Amino acid sequence: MSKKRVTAKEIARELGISVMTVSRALNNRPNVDAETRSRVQEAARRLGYVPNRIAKSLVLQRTHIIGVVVPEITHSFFPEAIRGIEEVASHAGYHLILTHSSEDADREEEVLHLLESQRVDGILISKAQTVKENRTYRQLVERKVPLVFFDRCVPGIGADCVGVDDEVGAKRITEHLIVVHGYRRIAHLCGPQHVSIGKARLDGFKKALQENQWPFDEELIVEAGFHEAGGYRAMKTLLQLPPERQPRAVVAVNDPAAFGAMKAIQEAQLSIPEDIAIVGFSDDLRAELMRVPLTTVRQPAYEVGRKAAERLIEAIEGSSGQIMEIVLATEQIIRRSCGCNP
Amino acid sequence: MSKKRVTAKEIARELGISVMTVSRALNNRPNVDAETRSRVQEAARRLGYVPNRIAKSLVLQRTHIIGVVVPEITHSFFPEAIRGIEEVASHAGYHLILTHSSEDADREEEVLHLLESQRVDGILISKAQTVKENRTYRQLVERKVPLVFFDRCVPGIGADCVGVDDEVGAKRITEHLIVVHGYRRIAHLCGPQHVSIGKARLDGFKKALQENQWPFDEELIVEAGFHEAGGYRAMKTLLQLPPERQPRAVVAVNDPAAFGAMKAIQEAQLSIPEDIAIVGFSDDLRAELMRVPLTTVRQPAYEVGRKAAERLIEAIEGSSGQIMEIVLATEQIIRRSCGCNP
DNA sequence: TTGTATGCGTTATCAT
DNA sequence: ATGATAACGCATACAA
Repeated sequence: MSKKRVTAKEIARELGISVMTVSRALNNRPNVDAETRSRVQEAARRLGYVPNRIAKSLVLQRTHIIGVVVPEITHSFFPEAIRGIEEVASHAGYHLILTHSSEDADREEEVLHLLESQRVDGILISKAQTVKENRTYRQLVERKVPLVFFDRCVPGIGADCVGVDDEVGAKRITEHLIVVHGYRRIAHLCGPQHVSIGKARLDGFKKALQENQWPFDEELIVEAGFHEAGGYRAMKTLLQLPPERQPRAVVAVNDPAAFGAMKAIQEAQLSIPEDIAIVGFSDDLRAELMRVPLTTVRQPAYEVGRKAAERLIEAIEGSSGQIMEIVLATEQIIRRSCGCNP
Repeated sequence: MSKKRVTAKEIARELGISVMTVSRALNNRPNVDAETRSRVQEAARRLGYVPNRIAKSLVLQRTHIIGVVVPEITHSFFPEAIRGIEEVASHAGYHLILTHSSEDADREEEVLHLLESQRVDGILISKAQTVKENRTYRQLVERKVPLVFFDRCVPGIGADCVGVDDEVGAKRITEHLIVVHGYRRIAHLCGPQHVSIGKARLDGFKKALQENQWPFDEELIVEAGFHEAGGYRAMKTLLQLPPERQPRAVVAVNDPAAFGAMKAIQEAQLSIPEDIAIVGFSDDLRAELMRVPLTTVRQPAYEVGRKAAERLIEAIEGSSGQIMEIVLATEQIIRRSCGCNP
């Protein structure tokens, strides 16, 4: 039925030569007669030959493919990071298999298995939210699959990691609320504590309070997850506190959570920043477009992608050696939601 | 150095049986002794066996992988569409290799070759903006690579296509400006005319004017491309016309172009919609957050992805037959930039 | 139920 | 410069 794909063997038969000569000619290897080479190339074009990378990978034990696992494609941070990854990868002759876990642990395990069985040369991963244990990552490391985490890291299992300085970023933005504005009761809508960035941002938040001898109140820490809906719910919870215990300012774990919280605040007929100030983290596309533009912390997503890919390729090509954790600096984007620029 | 990966052969040796029995046991084939099977499975787990899909694909001539080519990951339409694709694909037992062309013809050709040489079972593609000729697509079709276009289609080359009804969508939104608001001079910031959606939307725009016997003026059609910068430039051009020839309303080819145009309008100290009304196309995340919320046309991105994937899988699995073009309906999202909801 | 031979498409190796 | 053979890891077809 569907005519079979043309292989090197066909070309060889057509030209009355051996497959090896065809292979050599097509891969620009030395020791091929110039004329033979051009006859082979002509025939390959004429017959519509497309080399079979599968067979090639099988014998060479290399695919030149990097597997990438992201938890969410719609998350604005990730498309940026992916561009950085791709830039570096394609420059070094690698291609990408992009997969996503939808923030789901089972799905993540599934795609990791796929990538491993597909024999990708290495894996770049940003951990899904619901992953509670590191068995799968450990197995990969044991089997010597080059593995680099980015953004959401997993320390202590022998894999490299490239992230941003979440703790410092969270600490500084909190200090902005303390030092510049002097808000006393500050709440934190935090992320899941088993995800590195969730924990780091909470830590930064706490440190800011401590170092400034600022009042700390456990009831002002509410888990919100990374999405808008969670931020909305968490803020609602805070707004149910008696008036004198409500927060004067809020540090959200990321921008989507902040958006949800802003909605809750506005629904309560309160105004931002007069009644409650709020800051986010990540500088989402929408942050500056909000009715009250959101003060936030910008992460160098593109750079994170680049660095992670560079690290992975070093690991793949053997020039790595030392396990390392790379931390990139963040930048404060001051807008109006914190009380500045009235 | 790095211990070699464990293969079926190792398991066979370990257990003193043949590779075939191992293969059968692991793939849940019949004709394997229950006890043998469990011994094999235990050994596989113990040794950390991960089947080599590369070898498998080589012999089965099937990869169960679908290649996807998008022009832009950051384009909000595409992440949505990709989710639809993935949903259907993973449900049918396929995985995705995601690639992107960055709207560049050369890069697109490169990734198509990669996907073909990787022997993906089929390809889903949304054409890059700069592609001027269809040779590569034609070759794929000739070589019987199952191919389905989505969103940006290429008709007449024997490939399926799933898109939205761009022409009708553009016509209706233009008619909204004509019939509801009665704006006389209406401009169109158009897309590249060699890209299906660029042409279709311009056609819809023209039809709306024609059928309503509305004045048509060639100088009010300006090419803007699909990005914000192009929309900004195109609008600047229009604003340099003498006042009496300037447009009263603008139909932008998509939302990013509309955002750019809005910026140009506001920089000219004009107000939206009082001086110039504007509408977009795609319902970008940011559309409703703009200072003046943007009236636009929503495309069912998720559904487009789903349908395209369904079509492709039918083609791969042979139940296809007829080439077809599937067109999904759009929905008008009326906000304030057109002059409604004051 | 289990094993053997063979082939998928390519490249490395050793010959010629 | 070119060719023959084996190998990569697995599955199909057939034999035992």
